Amino acid sequence: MAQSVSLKMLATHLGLTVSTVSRALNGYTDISPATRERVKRAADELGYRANQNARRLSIGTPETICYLMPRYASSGTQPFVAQLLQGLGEALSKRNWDLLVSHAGTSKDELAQIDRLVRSGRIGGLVISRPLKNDPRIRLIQDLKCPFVVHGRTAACDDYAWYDIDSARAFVDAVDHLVGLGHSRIAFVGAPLQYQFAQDRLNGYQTGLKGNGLPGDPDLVQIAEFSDEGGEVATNSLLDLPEPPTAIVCVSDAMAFGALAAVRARGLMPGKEISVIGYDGLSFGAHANPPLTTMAQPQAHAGRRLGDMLLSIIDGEDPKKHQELQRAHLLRRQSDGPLQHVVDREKRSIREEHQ
Amino acid sequence: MAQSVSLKMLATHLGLTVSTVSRALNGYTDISPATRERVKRAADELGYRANQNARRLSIGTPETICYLMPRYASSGTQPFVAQLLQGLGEALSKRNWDLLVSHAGTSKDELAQIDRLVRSGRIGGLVISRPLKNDPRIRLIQDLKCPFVVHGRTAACDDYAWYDIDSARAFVDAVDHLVGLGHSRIAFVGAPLQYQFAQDRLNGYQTGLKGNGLPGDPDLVQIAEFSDEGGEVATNSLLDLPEPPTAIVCVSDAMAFGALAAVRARGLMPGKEISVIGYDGLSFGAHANPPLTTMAQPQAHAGRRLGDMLLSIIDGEDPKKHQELQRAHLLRRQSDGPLQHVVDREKRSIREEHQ
DNA sequence: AGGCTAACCGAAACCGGTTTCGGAAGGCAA
DNA sequence: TTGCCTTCCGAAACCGGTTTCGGTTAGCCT
Repeated sequence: MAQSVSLKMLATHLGLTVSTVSRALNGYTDISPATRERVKRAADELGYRANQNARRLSIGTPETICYLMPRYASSGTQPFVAQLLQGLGEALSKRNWDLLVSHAGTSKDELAQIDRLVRSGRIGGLVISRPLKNDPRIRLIQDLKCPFVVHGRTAACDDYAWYDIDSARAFVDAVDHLVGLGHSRIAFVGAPLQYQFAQDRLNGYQTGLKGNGLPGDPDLVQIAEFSDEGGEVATNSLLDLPEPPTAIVCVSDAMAFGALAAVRARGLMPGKEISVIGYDGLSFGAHANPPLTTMAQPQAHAGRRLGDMLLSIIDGEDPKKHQELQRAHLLRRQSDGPLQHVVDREKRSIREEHQ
Repeated sequence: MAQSVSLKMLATHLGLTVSTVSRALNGYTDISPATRERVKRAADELGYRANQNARRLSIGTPETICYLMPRYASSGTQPFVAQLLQGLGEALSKRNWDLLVSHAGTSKDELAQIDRLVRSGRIGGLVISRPLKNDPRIRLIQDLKCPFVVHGRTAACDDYAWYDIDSARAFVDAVDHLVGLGHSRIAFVGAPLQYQFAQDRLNGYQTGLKGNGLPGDPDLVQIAEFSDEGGEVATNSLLDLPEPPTAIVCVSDAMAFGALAAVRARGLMPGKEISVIGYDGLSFGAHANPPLTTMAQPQAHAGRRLGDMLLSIIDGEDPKKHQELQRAHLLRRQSDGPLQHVVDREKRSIREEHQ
């Protein structure tokens, strides 16, 4: 790789010293306008670009932030990552900062990796996604005094910056919506509660029930692996109940897809006999069977905001001032519908018997 | 952010000079084993990590590669990105290299950005995805003499390294499969041919036809925007034909989802009246209506291989030696099926009339 | 004892920028 | 002409590492 032209080469080419050229390019006022112009033109012509390693070493900031890729047992795609990175990149590019991504194998690895990452001076800030309830990474990063923002929240989230969707409220809304459709036996398909988002959404489900004067039946909340398969097994447990639910809210779209499959496998039609609502708003849900009703949210916006927040904090602002709660909105497709009354059900079984 | 302990601090702490400490940590042989141990232990205790900006400036390599995020008109999610990044990260972490991601707005921006990126010495290599037929980025990167690998290929791909799926062959396989099911009127739903992958797949479709002695009807290839909506409009054009196809191969899973929707909208059942085959192998396709038959491929493997290849090239190996063609395999779900003969079709319309 | 070698470590240059400090040149007033 | 103040630029320190080179000490041989 041909080493590009250095400051020294540019200086000798111009018959000036490096210090003069450097100041000319960086807009110092003690350089005559004539010289400044001459230097800038020469830099353009020779295609000079300051070596960033040298520059950053000198100015003392890495001008780089790092996104820690989430890792799950199920290696399923994380559809939101690409959009989040896109948004982060947009925010950073305004100031010419770089975006590093890092992923780790085990949880222990991850802590060691974070330690190495910030101690080695490579990065000026971190963003992490989907924290656990009591995420050891956050303590570590705080101890390291490295600026960071969290995409999501932990149980105790008072003393750091975060951007989150109010998923508790979203699940209240989802339950309200279903109650409005006449449902009263509403189930919850969830992910392991070590993830704070899983706990939040369960809480929302429960307060939604309470708000509508509905009893909380423990049989109606099923926790399973965070994947479409998990959604399927959880839903099967629900359908095996003596008195199965008439509506199901799922902690994610992926799990909802599994729920749809389980419902269909019993010869029932989601949106008719049973309502299913997801959470994420994946565009792909429009192609599910039937198209999935879901609580949607803007992922690219999340990336941009997280980037802006992190830069502000690095500039010295108080992290506590940067805590943003966004709302999800109901994206109604076809997997939800009014409660079928018992008469309807009986009609259906009679019809089926006659076939 | 508390500046971590520097080499100098470590040295004074030990009563040695920085050069000694540095060599002790880097495994030079002219340091006594006793000193080496003493230094390493102190480094551990104090949590010393070499400043990477300084280190890389000194050793002259950025130890970082960059992935250029693909951008499309349709801002639809790129489900493969997360997995690809995962694989790239795995390959790089073996040597403690960093992974930068960069995205650009317009095409012109992207060229300028690449130029800045490599000239500024931030990166030691590049990987780009889904090149155009005649991709200006490749010429630029070659001119800059920056090591790179391409995920995909251009029209002329002899003189650089790439990793690609043999999508031409995959489409031959898909056509063969459909012919084996009795189909002869097979259509192609494609993306704009400026993308080389779109051209490759069209070629594969056509040679597949030829190999089975089938005529190539220009009406049966429909090019549309690279998205699910595009797939829908293309398929609608096909179904409006006086003699519509009985099978459709699609350039991507996303477009195939649109095709499924268009077919269902006419009251036809994909997999029965019309076969639809996608390309990508998205895990999500299992939840489409009906589950999408597709040509699948391993994305995480692609990332690992691309990373390994790039590192080899940076080490000085000949890029031409690193050209890898992988095969896709048919992942059969339920959107394909045997040709329904005319009698069947007539039966169906008679049945419909009687309802 | 003198000399030679090997083992071990310190001094200093270097990577390529940024930034402080001071000095030379020129303009103006006294 | 001297003195002072700007204006403009060069010299050099510095960021935090790596690496070359050379020097000191100890050990061994003759």
